[in-house]
Amino acid sequence: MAARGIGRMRTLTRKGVTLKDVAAAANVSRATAARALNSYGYVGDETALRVIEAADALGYRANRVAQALRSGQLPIVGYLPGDIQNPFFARIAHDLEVELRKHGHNLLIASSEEDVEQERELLESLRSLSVRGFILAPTSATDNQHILQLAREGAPIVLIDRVAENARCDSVLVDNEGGAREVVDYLVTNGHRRIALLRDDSRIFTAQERLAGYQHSLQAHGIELDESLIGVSRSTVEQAIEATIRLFTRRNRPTALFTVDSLMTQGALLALRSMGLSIPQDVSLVGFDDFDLATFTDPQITVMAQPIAEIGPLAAQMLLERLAGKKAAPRLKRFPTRLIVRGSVSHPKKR
Amino acid sequence: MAARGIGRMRTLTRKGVTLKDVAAAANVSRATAARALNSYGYVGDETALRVIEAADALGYRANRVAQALRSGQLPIVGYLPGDIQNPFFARIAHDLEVELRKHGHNLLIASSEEDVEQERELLESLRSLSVRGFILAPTSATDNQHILQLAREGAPIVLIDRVAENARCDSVLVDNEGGAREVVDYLVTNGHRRIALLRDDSRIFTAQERLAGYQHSLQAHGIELDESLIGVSRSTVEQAIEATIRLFTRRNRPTALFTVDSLMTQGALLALRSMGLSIPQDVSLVGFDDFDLATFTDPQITVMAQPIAEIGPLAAQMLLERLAGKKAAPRLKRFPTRLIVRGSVSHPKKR
DNA sequence: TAGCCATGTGAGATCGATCTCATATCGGCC
DNA sequence: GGCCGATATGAGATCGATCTCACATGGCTA
Repeated sequence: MAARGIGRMRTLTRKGVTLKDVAAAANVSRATAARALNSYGYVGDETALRVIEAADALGYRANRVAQALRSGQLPIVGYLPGDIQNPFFARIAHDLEVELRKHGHNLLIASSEEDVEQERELLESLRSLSVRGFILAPTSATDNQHILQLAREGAPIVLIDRVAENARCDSVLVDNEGGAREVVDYLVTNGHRRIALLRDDSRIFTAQERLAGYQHSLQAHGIELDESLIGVSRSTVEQAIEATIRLFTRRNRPTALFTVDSLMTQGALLALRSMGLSIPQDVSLVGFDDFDLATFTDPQITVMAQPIAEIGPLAAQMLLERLAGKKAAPRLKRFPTRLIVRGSVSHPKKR
Repeated sequence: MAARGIGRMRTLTRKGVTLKDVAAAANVSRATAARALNSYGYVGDETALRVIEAADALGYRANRVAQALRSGQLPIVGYLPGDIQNPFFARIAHDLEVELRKHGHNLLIASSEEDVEQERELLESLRSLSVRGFILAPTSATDNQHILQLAREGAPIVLIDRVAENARCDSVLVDNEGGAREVVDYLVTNGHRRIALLRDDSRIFTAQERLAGYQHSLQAHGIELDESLIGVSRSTVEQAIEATIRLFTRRNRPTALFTVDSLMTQGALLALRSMGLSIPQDVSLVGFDDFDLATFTDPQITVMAQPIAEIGPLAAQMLLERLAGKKAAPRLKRFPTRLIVRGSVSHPKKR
């Protein structure tokens, strides 16, 4: 009966053994209990032991919200990728989470879905949550007052995959321009001159850089830029299919296609097949960003690979250093990319 | 000079316009300011206006940590998938996030990586963060005292993809046993009798159910169970490759393979190709869980598809109802699966 | 023995928002 | 004219952990 009564009490009081309870159980003040549990200041050995035992017995766990109110910060880092469904960002999410957890932080993931307005709101929302820092792939290269503002207020921010103009933040990028240039160089070397580009919203930093690489390469080879060969699409398989079809339903169609991310590459694959165009006989294809199934398709897809395994861990480390109070000037790390030649490029047919 | 001084002050004071500042600016007490901003109780029209204007002018945003301390809860929902890199869980993460944001909640994603101990720690960690609820894919079907305990304390929990024994929680599942049975039925109908199964850790609920479906189908067709035809692997492409190779390097190898999730299906594809076995001539293949590239491969892969677009939204809705105070008995929703016949199954060759 | 430091402990303030309760003012009604 | 209720506002308590400060001891030195 007694046991049942206690059980019910537990249930009713719901959650929350507080420091006060522990202090009462150990017959000391809250201050002393706190000292014993967090080992600072003076506490008698015997007292400390009593407190710790009481805490154990009651199953005490500090309320992190209360701690956060006092310290001004939750042990949470916010991650704002462009789209968590993109394997690139999902992989980074995983790596960040592993790294941050080692240091007692949780990762709060909120996808901006490539919408500046949503990015702004999410950032605002996380700010009012007093998260400790941000790891962010800015949706826009230019429209980012909100990010500059946050940085100005001293919030620890690490930008990944993309930079924001004028932002004084640590950044982790890849060499988009160089990678794109190398892709187009490679296609030109293989005899292509009508090379289509399928890219995402021009607001996005990587899209700009990859476009620049495309343009520079063409220019270097004396090939005139044909705007009609540049397709724009959102970064989803579905939208990429439509955009690809638009690019290839025209007279004098391109002999090669360069897609700027893995979801688009997949969309292009599907679209080309549905149009009865075979790779690489009818169209050569190179994608930016490698993906698991690139070696499953027939032919296997040639890609410009990013060192994805290094981005998350480095970003996490940079952020942790900032959280630890590092004051140095912002650091920008730009990883090289690597062309992986498989079977999706050949010389164009003579027509 | 004056302006510069103010700028510097802003920088130094760092963050935080508080309610107190707003109240002071509007020349009212904190209580009145709170009433005006949250519109409750009596406030004079003119006063309210003054407060709101002051708040706007100062850029006031309520500190959610302070609110949480008082209310006991942060507007955060915790999501603990088995692995955020698995497209299945990534897709659900996306759907949950969209749905929850509509209701003012953020989603905190913490992957358990199929480790019970890690799941326990993460749950504990989120609990001390006072998150409002949990959406969880339990790592183990049986070892889940921590989940039962949490549920007993009245924490809102929705289980997805998997159930935890004895847990009185809302759950959203698919018909794993029926789906698996149907897959094997289909293979048997196509003349297969030596059907291999590649599944993940037997601790996992879906693995158990899918195994049961496999066994029941064989039994129904009078085929004796051969344990050596059952391979176990973690749910990653790499591990699945190895496990597949193990299954197929033996005399009298299986004529068909059933893989229990999309990453394993991809691993099996790679492994079979590397062994020079062609699909479906040498081996028929069916996977549980559809994936984008299943139609890109040659041949396209026959799969048992899950209604993935419905799982996240329903789970979010169930959780929101609980957060709103719904008291009804736990609800279990089990979606049917659907066989999508493509080209990876044929009759086995006579040998 | 007076004085001082090292040690140990508790009362109360603090973080920011919210809520309860007390108080103040006004109009209207008997 | 005085009283009641509706309206309006503020003082202070609360959530839980932590920190500052003040206050006790006790032992030791001068």
